[in-house]
Amino acid sequence: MKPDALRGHLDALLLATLDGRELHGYAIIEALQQGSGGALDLPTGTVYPALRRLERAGHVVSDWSTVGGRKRRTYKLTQTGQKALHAERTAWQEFTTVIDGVLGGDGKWAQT
Amino acid sequence: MKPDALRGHLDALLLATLDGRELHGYAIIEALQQGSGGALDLPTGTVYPALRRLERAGHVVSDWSTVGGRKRRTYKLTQTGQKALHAERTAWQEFTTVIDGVLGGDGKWAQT
DNA sequence: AGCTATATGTAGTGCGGCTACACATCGAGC
DNA sequence: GCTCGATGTGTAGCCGCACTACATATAGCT
Repeated sequence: MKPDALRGHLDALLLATLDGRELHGYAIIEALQQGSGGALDLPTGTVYPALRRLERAGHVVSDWSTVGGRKRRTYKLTQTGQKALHAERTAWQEFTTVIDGVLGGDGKWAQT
Repeated sequence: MKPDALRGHLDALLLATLDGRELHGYAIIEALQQGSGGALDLPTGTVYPALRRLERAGHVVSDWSTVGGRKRRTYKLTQTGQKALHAERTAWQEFTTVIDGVLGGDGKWAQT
């Protein structure tokens, strides 16, 4: 999948990944890899700034901890983040419905 | 729907709109409006440059005609365009499958 | 000592859709 | 005959945002 396709949907992915659990950035990347069956391999330069944006927006909060001598910044959703996630899910469904309709349902070829 | 969500999928929409018919730019915009139930209202500044890109890429060819004194540039798919459309449809399905999986299928949120 | 995995972060680039504007013709209304 | 809106095409410049590439640091293995 071409990487740029994520444009505009990254926040949704990150929020969804943090839904119901606390993860640090590195773990988020791995969770997305696994959750997507390896299709998503986001570079740190994409994820970390995005997380900071989400934090600035109040959608997540972060906590520093030290595990095995390495510092971790653990993120979790706020309530606004929960709402934002819900909104993103809705928007995503609308979006796919619209595009699916155009890509497949013009009526020309599916004349049935 | 936020406008930027289209990023990376505009070509697919345009190609799909031209699939099986010839349309000029203005008509493409209207076709997309109708085909999306009004959800898509692409500005000309988005569509025309995109069409030129597609033409430069060899995915469409254009023909000038004059209807009622007004000049129209009518576009239609080439064979490469057909292939590109097919590829775009495939990519779109992969894309939605991946995102759907992350957004909905974590298993965590279904606990409540 | 060097390499990899873990872990976070910044700087700069570049694509591409958007806003805003410009131009042209026709029909309708005044 | 002038303006205004609909039709129709097009360009210039902006800006968001993901990307590439790099910088930094520790732990553990060899």
